[in-house]
Amino acid sequence: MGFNQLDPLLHSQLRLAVMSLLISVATADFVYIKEQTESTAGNLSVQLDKLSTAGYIEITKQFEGKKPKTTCKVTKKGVDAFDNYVKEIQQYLKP
Amino acid sequence: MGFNQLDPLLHSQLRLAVMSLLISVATADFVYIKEQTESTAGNLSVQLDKLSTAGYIEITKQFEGKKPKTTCKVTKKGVDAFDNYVKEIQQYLKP
DNA sequence: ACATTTGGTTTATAAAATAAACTACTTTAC
DNA sequence: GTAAAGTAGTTTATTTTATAAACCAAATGT
Repeated sequence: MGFNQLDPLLHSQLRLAVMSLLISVATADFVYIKEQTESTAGNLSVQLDKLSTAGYIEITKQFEGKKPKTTCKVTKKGVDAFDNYVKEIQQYLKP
Repeated sequence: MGFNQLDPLLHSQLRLAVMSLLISVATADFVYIKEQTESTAGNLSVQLDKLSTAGYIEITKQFEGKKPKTTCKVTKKGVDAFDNYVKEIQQYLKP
Protein backbone atom coordinates (compact mmCIF):
# COMPACT_ATOMS: atom_id res chain seq x y z
CA MET A 1 0.00 0.00 0.00
CA GLY A 2 1.94 3.08 1.23
CA PHE A 3 0.46 6.53 1.41
CA ASN A 4 0.43 8.49 -1.77
CA GLN A 5 1.66 12.04 -1.88
CA LEU A 6 -0.90 14.79 -1.31
CA ASP A 7 -0.76 17.73 -3.72
CA PRO A 8 0.91 20.37 -1.54
CA LEU A 9 -0.90 23.16 -3.33
CA LEU A 10 -4.22 21.78 -2.23
CA HIS A 11 -3.16 20.51 1.17
CA SER A 12 -3.59 23.92 2.75
CA GLN A 13 -6.71 24.80 4.63
CA LEU A 14 -7.41 28.09 2.90
CA ARG A 15 -6.50 27.00 -0.61
CA LEU A 16 -8.58 23.86 -0.22
CA ALA A 17 -11.54 25.91 0.99
CA VAL A 18 -11.18 28.28 -1.95
CA MET A 19 -11.08 25.42 -4.43
CA SER A 20 -14.00 23.69 -2.77
CA LEU A 21 -16.00 26.89 -2.96
CA LEU A 22 -15.07 27.68 -6.55
CA ILE A 23 -15.98 24.22 -7.71
CA SER A 24 -19.45 24.57 -6.28
CA VAL A 25 -20.14 28.06 -7.57
CA ALA A 26 -18.10 28.25 -10.79
CA THR A 27 -17.32 31.93 -10.28
CA ALA A 28 -16.87 34.12 -7.19
CA ASP A 29 -15.36 37.46 -6.35
CA PHE A 30 -12.68 38.30 -3.81
CA VAL A 31 -15.01 39.69 -1.18
CA TYR A 32 -17.36 36.73 -1.35
CA ILE A 33 -14.52 34.22 -1.07
CA LYS A 34 -13.09 36.17 1.85
CA GLU A 35 -16.43 36.06 3.64
CA GLN A 36 -17.13 32.40 3.00
CA THR A 37 -13.69 31.24 3.99
CA GLU A 38 -13.44 33.70 6.89
CA SER A 39 -9.93 34.60 5.86
CA THR A 40 -8.00 37.85 6.01
CA ALA A 41 -7.57 39.81 2.78
CA GLY A 42 -3.78 39.48 2.92
CA ASN A 43 -3.76 35.75 3.32
CA LEU A 44 -6.42 35.30 0.66
CA SER A 45 -4.56 37.50 -1.79
CA VAL A 46 -1.42 35.40 -1.40
CA GLN A 47 -3.21 32.06 -1.69
CA LEU A 48 -5.27 33.08 -4.71
CA ASP A 49 -2.03 34.06 -6.36
CA LYS A 50 -0.55 30.64 -5.76
CA LEU A 51 -3.60 28.88 -7.13
CA SER A 52 -3.52 31.16 -10.15
CA THR A 53 0.19 30.62 -10.75
CA ALA A 54 -0.41 26.87 -10.62
CA GLY A 55 -3.13 27.24 -13.21
CA TYR A 56 -5.79 25.93 -10.87
CA ILE A 57 -7.88 29.09 -11.06
CA GLU A 58 -8.23 32.07 -13.36
CA ILE A 59 -8.31 35.55 -11.92
CA THR A 60 -9.97 38.47 -13.67
CA LYS A 61 -9.62 42.03 -12.45
CA GLN A 62 -11.99 44.66 -13.72
CA PHE A 63 -13.90 47.63 -12.41
CA GLU A 64 -17.44 47.33 -11.16
CA GLY A 65 -18.54 50.94 -11.48
CA LYS A 66 -15.78 52.69 -9.61
CA LYS A 67 -14.62 49.85 -7.43
CA PRO A 68 -12.12 47.18 -8.39
CA LYS A 69 -13.49 43.68 -8.64
CA THR A 70 -11.47 40.51 -8.61
CA THR A 71 -13.29 37.49 -9.92
CA CYS A 72 -12.08 33.91 -9.76
CA LYS A 73 -13.07 30.77 -11.50
CA VAL A 74 -11.66 27.30 -11.36
CA THR A 75 -9.99 25.84 -14.45
CA LYS A 76 -10.20 22.32 -15.87
CA LYS A 77 -6.74 21.71 -14.47
CA GLY A 78 -7.95 22.87 -11.08
CA VAL A 79 -10.96 20.59 -11.09
CA ASP A 80 -8.78 17.64 -12.06
CA ALA A 81 -6.26 18.42 -9.34
CA PHE A 82 -9.03 18.74 -6.79
CA ASP A 83 -10.61 15.43 -7.81
CA ASN A 84 -7.24 13.80 -7.56
CA TYR A 85 -6.58 15.30 -4.14
CA VAL A 86 -9.90 13.96 -2.90
CA LYS A 87 -8.98 10.48 -4.08
CA GLU A 88 -5.53 10.72 -2.53
CA ILE A 89 -6.67 11.86 0.88
CA GLN A 90 -9.46 9.30 1.09
CA GLN A 91 -6.76 6.73 1.57
CA TYR A 92 -5.64 8.47 4.72
CA LEU A 93 -9.16 8.96 6.04
CA LYS A 94 -10.38 5.38 5.98
CA PRO A 95 -7.64 3.24 7.38
CA MET B 1 -22.23 27.10 6.43
CA GLY B 2 -18.60 28.38 6.33
CA PHE B 3 -15.68 26.04 6.43
CA ASN B 4 -14.83 24.68 9.83
CA GLN B 5 -11.31 24.77 11.14
CA LEU B 6 -9.15 21.71 10.48
CA ASP B 7 -7.14 20.42 13.43
CA PRO B 8 -3.67 21.73 12.54
CA LEU B 9 -2.02 18.82 14.28
CA LEU B 10 -3.66 16.39 11.92
CA HIS B 11 -3.60 18.53 8.82
CA SER B 12 -0.05 17.53 8.02
CA GLN B 13 0.68 14.81 5.53
CA LEU B 14 3.06 12.82 7.67
CA ARG B 15 1.18 13.14 10.96
CA LEU B 16 -2.06 12.20 9.23
CA ALA B 17 -0.42 9.15 7.68
CA VAL B 18 0.99 8.12 11.05
CA MET B 19 -2.39 8.43 12.72
CA SER B 20 -4.13 6.61 9.90
CA LEU B 21 -1.63 3.80 10.21
CA LEU B 22 -1.77 3.58 13.99
CA ILE B 23 -5.53 3.47 14.00
CA SER B 24 -5.51 0.47 11.70
CA VAL B 25 -2.80 -1.47 13.48
CA ALA B 26 -3.13 -0.37 17.11
CA THR B 27 0.62 -0.60 17.70
CA ALA B 28 3.65 -0.08 15.49
CA ASP B 29 7.34 0.58 15.94
CA PHE B 30 9.45 3.43 14.59
CA VAL B 31 11.01 1.48 11.76
CA TYR B 32 7.71 0.11 10.53
CA ILE B 33 6.07 3.53 10.57
CA LYS B 34 9.05 4.98 8.75
CA GLU B 35 8.78 2.33 6.04
CA GLN B 36 5.03 2.57 5.61
CA THR B 37 4.99 6.35 5.46
CA GLU B 38 8.18 6.55 3.41
CA SER B 39 9.45 9.31 5.65
CA THR B 40 12.93 10.21 6.84
CA ALA B 41 13.88 9.31 10.40
CA GLY B 42 14.41 12.94 11.35
CA ASN B 43 11.07 14.13 10.13
CA LEU B 44 9.31 11.16 11.68
CA SER B 45 11.00 11.69 15.02
CA VAL B 46 9.82 15.28 15.15
CA GLN B 47 6.26 14.50 14.10
CA LEU B 48 5.88 11.59 16.50
CA ASP B 49 6.97 13.91 19.24
CA LYS B 50 4.29 16.42 18.35
CA LEU B 51 1.59 13.76 18.28
CA SER B 52 2.82 12.49 21.61
CA THR B 53 2.92 15.94 23.19
CA ALA B 54 -0.64 16.50 22.02
CA GLY B 55 -1.66 13.24 23.68
CA TYR B 56 -2.73 11.69 20.38
CA ILE B 57 -0.28 8.81 20.66
CA GLU B 58 1.73 7.09 23.36
CA ILE B 59 5.40 6.34 22.81
CA THR B 60 7.26 3.57 24.59
CA LYS B 61 11.00 3.16 24.36
CA GLN B 62 12.60 -0.11 25.39
CA PHE B 63 15.33 -2.43 24.25
CA GLU B 64 14.67 -5.33 21.95
CA GLY B 65 17.71 -7.45 22.64
CA LYS B 66 20.48 -4.93 22.17
CA LYS B 67 18.71 -2.52 19.89
CA PRO B 68 16.50 0.33 20.98
CA LYS B 69 12.86 0.02 20.04
CA THR B 70 10.34 2.79 19.92
CA THR B 71 6.75 1.64 19.88
CA CYS B 72 3.73 3.83 19.29
CA LYS B 73 0.07 3.40 19.87
CA VAL B 74 -2.84 5.75 19.38
CA THR B 75 -4.78 6.99 22.40
CA LYS B 76 -8.53 7.46 22.83
CA LYS B 77 -7.95 11.18 22.46
CA GLY B 78 -6.09 10.52 19.23
CA VAL B 79 -8.86 8.39 17.79
CA ASP B 80 -11.43 11.04 18.66
CA ALA B 81 -9.35 13.80 17.12
CA PHE B 82 -8.88 11.73 13.97
CA ASP B 83 -12.60 10.98 13.68
CA ASN B 84 -13.32 14.62 14.11
CA TYR B 85 -10.76 15.62 11.48
CA VAL B 86 -12.34 13.22 9.02
CA LYS B 87 -15.74 14.82 9.60
CA GLU B 88 -14.29 18.31 9.28
CA ILE B 89 -12.46 17.72 6.03
CA GLN B 90 -15.36 15.92 4.38
CA GLN B 91 -17.03 19.30 4.15
CA TYR B 92 -14.19 20.53 1.98
CA LEU B 93 -14.08 17.44 -0.18
CA LYS B 94 -17.68 17.30 -1.32
CA PRO B 95 -18.63 20.83 -2.28
C1' DA C 1 -11.91 68.84 4.53
C1' DC C 2 -10.89 65.02 7.25
C1' DA C 3 -11.83 60.42 8.95
C1' DT C 4 -13.49 55.86 7.61
C1' DT C 5 -14.51 52.17 4.66
C1' DT C 6 -13.66 49.24 0.59
C1' DG C 7 -10.79 46.32 -2.05
C1' DG C 8 -7.08 44.94 -2.35
C1' DT C 9 -1.25 44.25 -2.44
C1' DT C 10 3.26 44.06 -0.35
C1' DT C 11 6.34 43.14 3.24
C1' DA C 12 7.52 41.26 7.71
C1' DT C 13 7.06 37.76 11.20
C1' DA C 14 5.89 33.36 13.11
C1' DA C 15 5.26 28.61 12.62
C1' DA C 16 5.91 24.25 10.09
C1' DA C 17 8.05 20.89 7.44
C1' DT C 18 12.06 19.01 5.75
C1' DA C 19 16.87 18.02 5.39
C1' DA C 20 21.38 17.60 7.14
C1' DA C 21 24.37 16.55 10.74
C1' DC C 22 25.25 14.15 14.70
C1' DT C 23 25.01 10.45 18.65
C1' DA C 24 25.32 5.99 20.43
C1' DC C 25 25.60 1.86 19.83
C1' DT C 26 26.02 -2.99 16.86
C1' DT C 27 27.30 -5.92 13.34
C1' DT C 28 30.27 -7.37 9.71
C1' DA C 29 34.70 -7.73 7.32
C1' DC C 30 39.30 -7.90 7.41
C1' DG D 1 40.85 -6.46 17.51
C1' DT D 2 39.93 -2.71 14.99
C1' DA D 3 38.18 -0.16 11.06
C1' DA D 4 34.09 0.36 8.16
C1' DA D 5 29.35 0.15 7.68
C1' DG D 6 24.71 -0.34 9.39
C1' DT D 7 20.74 0.56 12.77
C1' DA D 8 17.86 3.45 15.41
C1' DG D 9 17.12 7.23 16.42
C1' DT D 10 17.75 12.74 18.10
C1' DT D 11 19.13 17.50 17.50
C1' DT D 12 19.99 21.44 14.94
C1' DA D 13 19.77 24.16 10.77
C1' DT D 14 17.49 25.45 6.59
C1' DT D 15 13.71 26.09 3.71
C1' DT D 16 8.99 26.64 2.93
C1' DT D 17 4.36 28.11 4.40
C1' DA D 18 1.04 30.51 6.60
C1' DT D 19 -0.36 34.44 8.90
C1' DA D 20 -0.33 39.06 10.36
C1' DA D 21 0.75 43.77 9.97
C1' DA D 22 1.47 47.65 7.24
C1' DC D 23 0.47 49.98 3.34
C1' DC D 24 -1.92 52.03 -1.04
C1' DA D 25 -5.52 54.15 -3.91
C1' DA D 26 -9.92 55.45 -4.49
C1' DA D 27 -14.63 56.17 -2.63
C1' DT D 28 -17.89 57.44 0.84
C1' DG D 29 -19.71 59.47 5.02
C1' DT D 30 -19.95 63.60 8.46
